[in-house]
Amino acid sequence: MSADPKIPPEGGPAFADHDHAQCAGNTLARAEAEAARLGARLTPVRKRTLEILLEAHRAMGAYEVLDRLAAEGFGHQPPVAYRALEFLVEHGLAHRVRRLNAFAACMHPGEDHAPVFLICRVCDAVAEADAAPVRGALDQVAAGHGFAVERANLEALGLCPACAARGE
Amino acid sequence: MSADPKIPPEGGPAFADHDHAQCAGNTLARAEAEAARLGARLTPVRKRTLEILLEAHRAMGAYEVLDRLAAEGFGHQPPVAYRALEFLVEHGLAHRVRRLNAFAACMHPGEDHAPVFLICRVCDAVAEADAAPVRGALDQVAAGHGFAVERANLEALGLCPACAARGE
DNA sequence: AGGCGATTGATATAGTATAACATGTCGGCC
DNA sequence: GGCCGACATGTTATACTATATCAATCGCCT
Repeated sequence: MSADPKIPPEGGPAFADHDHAQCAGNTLARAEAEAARLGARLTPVRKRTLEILLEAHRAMGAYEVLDRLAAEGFGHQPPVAYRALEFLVEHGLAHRVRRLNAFAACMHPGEDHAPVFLICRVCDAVAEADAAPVRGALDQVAAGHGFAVERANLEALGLCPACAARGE
Repeated sequence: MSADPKIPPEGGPAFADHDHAQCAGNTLARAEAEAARLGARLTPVRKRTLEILLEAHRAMGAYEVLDRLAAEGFGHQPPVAYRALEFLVEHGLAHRVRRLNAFAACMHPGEDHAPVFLICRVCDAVAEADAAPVRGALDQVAAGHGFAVERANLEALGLCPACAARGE
């Protein structure tokens, strides 16, 4: 697709060091609360899918997620993964990163947010930033065309701090 | 995907009535000038590909473009279309609309612009709006994360004026 | 003429996503 | 209890999107 060897994003998608286990655990707890609030059923496959995304802490392709699910005794066919992922996206517990044909756990479930994704072109790390200001500008531009924005995919490609520091 | 029968976007992607032939002709002329300025070779396949996008005046899938090219005596294999489209995108003469897995001619070639796409979820019409303000907000948010934006895909999904008026 | 890079074309295959159908599970309701 | 409907899961099959690779050709420069 883009760059070639792809350094594994050990720095993690947030562009900052942190306790992954704790971070993932916190987020999962918040996601469960949010699912309950919405009356959405976080079934085993769905919950496990979300956990996989949280543990990986990066954007994953549907088939990559499927492999993990299959290895754990869930179904082996694409729809298994796509359905779980779609459910998560639909309920704001995960996001779709179109540039990478991939999915990532939402780091701020329930906070009603419009995310922007910052995607490093070198290590593929993905950070979810607050899009409120961006979204504001977007709504205004759209209004000028008589267009009513309902959803937005905002994805920026560039260099993350770590890769920039290594002088890419 | 989204809505089902898809009303053909006869209103055109600019959400406004206008003379398509003239609009396409103007844009093609500007694109040719821009290609010349860049020293980019607008060969027959490439030029025809751009014309097809301009005539259609909407986002088209690569295979849809390929069918048109094949029918006109160019190659019949996917790379033919993908290469031409990639060339156009690379030189700013067309854009890729990831949400639709499609491509659209650039309506403002040479104007060094950061486009936002306004995509109607009912009729799939695509308008290219000026993203300068949006891009500014984005750069600022990204800077807060130490992230340097190089390119951005900004795509909004919603209702175009025509479909909104028809009360969707 | 000869060489070289860019372009085009075909073959083959990889990667992403969904339609359609069958089975199972869990409620509520008679 | 037994039935029913809604939802969830799983499978089969297939559609759609995209790229790697090699061969042939073209344009241009020396």
